[in-house]
Amino acid sequence: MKMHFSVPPRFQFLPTVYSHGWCTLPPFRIDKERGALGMVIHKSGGRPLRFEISQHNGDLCVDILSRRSLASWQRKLVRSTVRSCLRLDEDLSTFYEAANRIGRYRWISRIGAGRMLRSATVYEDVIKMICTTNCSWGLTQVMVRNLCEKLGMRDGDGESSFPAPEALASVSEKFLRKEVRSGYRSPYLLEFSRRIVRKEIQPELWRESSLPASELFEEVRSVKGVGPYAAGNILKLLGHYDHLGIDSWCRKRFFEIHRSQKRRNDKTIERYYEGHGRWRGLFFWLDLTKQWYQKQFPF
DNA sequence: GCGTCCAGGTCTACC
DNA sequence: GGTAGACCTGGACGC
Repeated sequence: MKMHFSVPPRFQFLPTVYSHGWCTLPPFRIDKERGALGMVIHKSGGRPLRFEISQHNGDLCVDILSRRSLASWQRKLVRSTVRSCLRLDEDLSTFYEAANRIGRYRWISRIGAGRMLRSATVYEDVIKMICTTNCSWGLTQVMVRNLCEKLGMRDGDGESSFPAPEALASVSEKFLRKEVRSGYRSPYLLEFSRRIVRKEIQPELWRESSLPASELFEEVRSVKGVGPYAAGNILKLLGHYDHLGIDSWCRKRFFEIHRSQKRRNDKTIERYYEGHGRWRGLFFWLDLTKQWYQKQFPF
């Protein structure tokens, strides 16, 4: 079964898919040869749905792999998930206008970069972001893969979804340390998922929140295990680009590009982008990853 | 194969 | 408010 989507002006599928490392983390799966992004989603009470997204003649095509037909609510779920993950409803026109006013950023709107791939839920993005902290990218991949394989729901072909908060909340810290390899992050993952199950925190509301970015940042920071780096990047996935979310890779990459900078600290980086207002986090990320679009995506 | 060292963000205790 | 040390894992390195 196939579904088709129209896309906003200047939307480009592959620059969105490859916008950052999320596309390599399950339940996403990239097929480089066919230029397709696969994913598995699961809503409580139903079975996992697996589908694959690709772009043909401009429009998006979603190929449902785990079913011959879908109920109406399942079609709606797939549609809203694809729109959300690919940021199809995010209006970047003012960002592109800002980019076009600066010569070195004109490439951004020309190729339709700037939409950052996100997971099916905010909860999933936060858990994954905690798994990126204080470790190599390889270890992040191990942790996320283990979470999906050991706690997710499998579809008929054995592909796993990301575990629901209830599934994650039900295991022990020892299990996470031993089976997921999440180490000292394990109590953070447990506390966050258990707060969701107890309805003490509702991260899914953050995407539609009317809070100013600074207050939303503090709310995200209230999650144990989420510091300035993680919160800054979670905010980007919520559509707020006021924070840079600097980690060791960003720091290294920035000073590779800007060799002339004498003071090599985060304040230098912050100062460099402060003139870009609410888009500074997006300019920062696209500056660092420009070569991906010019040469080859690293994934 | 084994032991040691290091890198990577965040938390907590302390000043 | 700033700083030091602990947290845990995997990879690099030397033996």
